[in-house]
Amino acid sequence: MKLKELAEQLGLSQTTVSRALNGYPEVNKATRERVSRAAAQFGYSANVNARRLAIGRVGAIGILMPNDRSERFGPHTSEFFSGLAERLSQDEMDLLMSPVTNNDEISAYRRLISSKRVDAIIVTGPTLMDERVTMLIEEKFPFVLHGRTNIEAPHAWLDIDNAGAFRQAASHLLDLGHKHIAMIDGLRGHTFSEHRELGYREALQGRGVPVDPRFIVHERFSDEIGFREAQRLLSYSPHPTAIIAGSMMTALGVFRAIRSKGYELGKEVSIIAHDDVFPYLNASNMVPSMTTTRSSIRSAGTRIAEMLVRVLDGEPVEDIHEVWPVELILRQSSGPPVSPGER
Amino acid sequence: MKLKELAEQLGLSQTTVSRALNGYPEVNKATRERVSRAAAQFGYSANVNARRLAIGRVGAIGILMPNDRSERFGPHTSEFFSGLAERLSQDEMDLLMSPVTNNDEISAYRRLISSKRVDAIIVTGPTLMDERVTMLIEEKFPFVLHGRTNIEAPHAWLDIDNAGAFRQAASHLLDLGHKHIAMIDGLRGHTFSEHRELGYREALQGRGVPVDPRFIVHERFSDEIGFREAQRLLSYSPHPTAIIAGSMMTALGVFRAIRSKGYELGKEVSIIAHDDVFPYLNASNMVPSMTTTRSSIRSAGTRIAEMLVRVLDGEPVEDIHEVWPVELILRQSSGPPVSPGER
DNA sequence: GCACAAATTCAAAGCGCTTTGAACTTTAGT
DNA sequence: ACTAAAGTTCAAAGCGCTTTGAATTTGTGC
Repeated sequence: MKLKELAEQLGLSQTTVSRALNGYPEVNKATRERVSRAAAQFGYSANVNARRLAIGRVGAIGILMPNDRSERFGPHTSEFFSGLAERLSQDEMDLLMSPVTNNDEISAYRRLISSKRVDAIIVTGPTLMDERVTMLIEEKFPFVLHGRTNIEAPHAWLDIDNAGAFRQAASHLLDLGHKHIAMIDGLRGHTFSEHRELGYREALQGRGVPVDPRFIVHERFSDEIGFREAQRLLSYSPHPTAIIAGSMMTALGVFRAIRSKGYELGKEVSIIAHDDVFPYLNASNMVPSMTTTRSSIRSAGTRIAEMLVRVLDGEPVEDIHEVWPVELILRQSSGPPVSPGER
Repeated sequence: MKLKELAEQLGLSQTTVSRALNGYPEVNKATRERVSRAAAQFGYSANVNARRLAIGRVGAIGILMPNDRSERFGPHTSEFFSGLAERLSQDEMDLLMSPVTNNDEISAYRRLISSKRVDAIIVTGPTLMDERVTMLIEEKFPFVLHGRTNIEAPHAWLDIDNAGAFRQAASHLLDLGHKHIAMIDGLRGHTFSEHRELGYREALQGRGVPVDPRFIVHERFSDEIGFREAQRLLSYSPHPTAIIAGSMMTALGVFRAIRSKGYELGKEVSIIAHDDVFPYLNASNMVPSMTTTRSSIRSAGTRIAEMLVRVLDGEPVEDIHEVWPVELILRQSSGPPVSPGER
């Protein structure tokens, strides 16, 4: 059933029917109801392409999937997407996933824009001077950034307080009496990773604890790397008595490394991990339960979708940015340092 | 730049330019090249909505995200999507993710269809008599199923040999001398879960080993449940000396439970897990490395996208289905049973 | 050179919706 | 009762592309 047929059925013009359905004010209340009822009855629903062609909006948001197996497409992705899609569907917006080909991100973004298949783009995992962001600002193409950059030009973004997360984690460990604290986080260059290191350094320096550069690791997030790096860290003398992990996957590897060295978790070696909140990986149910810095990536997705709508509605982008605080949830994997003899 | 302008620039009609760009045969070779060059030069690219409106195809594939945190949207999702999107982008097809609202799957599918926003749908995680499948067949709406059902009516699907996977795993454990083998898999009702149990039973019964119903667990996939259920299993007497886990997440929990009971992995208690192959969770790097039944869910995504294209091209759906074999990769987490005294 | 077929190109009619600008009704004010 | 204003409805013109059916150009055989 198309608009024309529905209009004929009702003895009305297409104009009126269209307006009734789209909630325009100049339609008589009785007429509107009659139209709605008929639409429901005949199962009418506007052809999206025709509507979008007429309206000049694509009705889709783009997100590029890096094909280099980078951190930007890990296990948190599905959670983030869930959050996004949940909100976008309220406005009948689609989420278009487009893969990056040939490892050329910038030109993939360019292609996505010029193909006119999306109204806006979501950019994730930025570096401090992310060139995708620079490019999108230059092209004046609407986007929201999940994360932050040092780029001055106004743009919309949502980030969590990564520095605060690691600062809190490190401070807590210092409070417990740890003197040798290591961190294993994501790749250098990424804002979140740099900010976390900053927070970590602030905490240590604030207490006059020297920063040992060997104790700062930047690598991809995976259990394997968590394991390997933690093993290395624990082989130093003195070795760290606490490790802060940038992701749950990394933390799993660190858990294993600590155990395989024969140390007791939360005693001889403590661990705090950053948790994006996954339904299938529960920090509180680990053994020992894991102290985490927590921030729901799902909620971030929902919120970013909301910001996107605001951007598309023309709200000035300089007004659209947020930093979310991160909670430190104390559990059993962090405790005062215990030397092996003492237990 | 729009088609009309490009045509004017070239001194050609829209018809010819359109045809040149879309590879129709009735265009002079020289003309076609001239057009292509001009298009590249001006950065012309057809308006997707106009094109789709004219052509009558939406150019998007739909996938519904259950909002009940079910197994259908776990950590494997991003891998599956990657695979899908990679192939779909070759045909300029978008992937549309739509959330299920109000927990009413069927009506969510109905809405997606009647909204005419997708040309076809991908259905995942089916039950044996999945009503979504029945409905889509009835509505004659194109779809490909990731998984299998017992529904007779022809439809396109791709599944892995789940029965074979668990049969192999169980047989291997029996070969090693295990007599008490448990399995922790996904929720009952789901085809993959039922098939796996079938394979498991076949292996045991083939050797005349009795099946203990307490040793068959069907639950959601998560580390937490893996841990809890494995603990329960290990508290029986006699307890299982080997556990087959349906997912890597579950396996992580099982690992912990085995350790927390003080058993040595691969010795007193063995474990084999099914691995969908995640870049961030590597079975071969665990300690001990994990024996797995392996099948790349990413490749499955790519293949399903391919099948989808065939369905849309009108190939008869009864010809479109595949069962993929699953490899058993032997590693250290499975070994002959050792009673605690012996080690 | 000519007739006819083959190869190219074109003008115009959709695809199904939104929206402009005009027309028609009803209401309100005097 | 008459007019201006407000409230409703409508016809028709796009939105930018594909495709039909016709027109034009080029090529072939004699």
